[in-house]
Amino acid sequence: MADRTKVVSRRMRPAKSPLSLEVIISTALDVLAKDGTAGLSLRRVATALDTGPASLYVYLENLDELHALMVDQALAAVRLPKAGGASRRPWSSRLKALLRSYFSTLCKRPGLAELALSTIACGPNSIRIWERLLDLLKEGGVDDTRAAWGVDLLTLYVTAIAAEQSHPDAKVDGLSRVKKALSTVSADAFPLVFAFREALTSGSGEARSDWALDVIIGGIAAQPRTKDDNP
Amino acid sequence: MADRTKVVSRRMRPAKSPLSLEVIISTALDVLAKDGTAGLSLRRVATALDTGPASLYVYLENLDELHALMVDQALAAVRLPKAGGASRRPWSSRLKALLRSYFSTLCKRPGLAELALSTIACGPNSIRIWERLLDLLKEGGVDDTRAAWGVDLLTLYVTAIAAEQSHPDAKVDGLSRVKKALSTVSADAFPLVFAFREALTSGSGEARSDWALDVIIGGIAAQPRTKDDNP
DNA sequence: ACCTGAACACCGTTCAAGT
DNA sequence: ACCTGAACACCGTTCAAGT
Repeated sequence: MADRTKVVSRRMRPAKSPLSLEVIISTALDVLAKDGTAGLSLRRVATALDTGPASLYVYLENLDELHALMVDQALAAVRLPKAGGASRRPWSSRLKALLRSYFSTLCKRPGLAELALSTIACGPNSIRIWERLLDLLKEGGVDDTRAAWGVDLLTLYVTAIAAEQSHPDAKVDGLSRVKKALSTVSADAFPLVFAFREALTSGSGEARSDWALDVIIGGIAAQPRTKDDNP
Repeated sequence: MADRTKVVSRRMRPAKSPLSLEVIISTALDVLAKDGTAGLSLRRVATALDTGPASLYVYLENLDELHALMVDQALAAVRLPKAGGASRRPWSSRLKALLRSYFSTLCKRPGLAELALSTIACGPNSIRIWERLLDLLKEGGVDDTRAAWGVDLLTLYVTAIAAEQSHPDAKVDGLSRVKKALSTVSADAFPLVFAFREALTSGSGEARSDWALDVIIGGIAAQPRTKDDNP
């Protein structure tokens, strides 16, 4: 018979790391990677940490805060291009490179983009990215208000398209709901949608996102200057 | 004493309307209006209809489908401008008018924009809107692939900004989380974010959305034609 | 201070049974 | 065919109690 008086608490065992905000966040990201958005819950994270759900409330206010922290943690992987005039590449191509990295970071972990869309990320990593975006837009001669709004427009759009891309979308019979709906459109009622039914769902996320970035960046750059024109 | 043998089932009472997809959707929209996104659940909708949650599954596959139906129902209110060359207004201003109506429709009911962002709306009302958007973009000389992608870009962006605008955002002490985060940014570490901290959250949703539509529409229109250039 | 079990007030969905 | 109560397997959050 095993000596049951010698059994020690699981908490004491060497492999058991102590709780901290860091391990909670990285465990949550693991849970997200394994179980997807639908499977991500405080209780699952707690279970993965071998504790009860109440323990996490020492470190977190609520689930929303965990979501925001997860997104910010993930955004640490976004690569920032050289700032200032140090580079020979034009500002717009460095801007695109940054946003492409932003996009692929959100796409790397399934469910992350959805998360980013539902919370407002404003942690240190977000702010680091905003700083560089402002820098690049200013280098492009964009005036202050437009630059600020441009940061919002660009990050919002990249996040939204990443989320759309990685959406589970309740695949029915292997077809997405959109394709299903498009396949039943009548040519009489909606001739253009019918004619464009292929184009509406064509193209990879990357190609579409790249095109959209060109559109938005081009559009921002073409905006008339409000202040610093000739007097 | 009341004669309890005379009591009839509640179902029999005249005021009780029979279940149908229509009443379920409109009741769900009522629940959304009253209780917000967080309070919207199948069970609440069922309770509002004076029935059990299981009853709804006769009409719905799942909650996601209800969300999609709610969004499509709400999009019926989007006003479409005149098609073709019938109008004297330029195509871009009619396009903007449509998207402004789209934006304000999503903003009218709190929580609706959030819903629209989390489901892929592709019901009859969405398709009706796509048709007109394609029409307007073609009138603007936008080539086919760009027009199709443009529909996606424009609707996605309008939805995203409406959702951002109407986000509850866990107001802390009356300040939004973003403003809170911005107020603690150090001028040394992030000089531009610090300098732009007002501009980053300034402007009404309408003003920002209007500007963004100008940027996007201008950007799409400025795109080089791929096919119908000189040979 | 940190951690926890148990409880509270909810969820979406299924299923067997009723009409 | 339409509707339902009850159950199943979950949720986020709180709280009193432990260390």
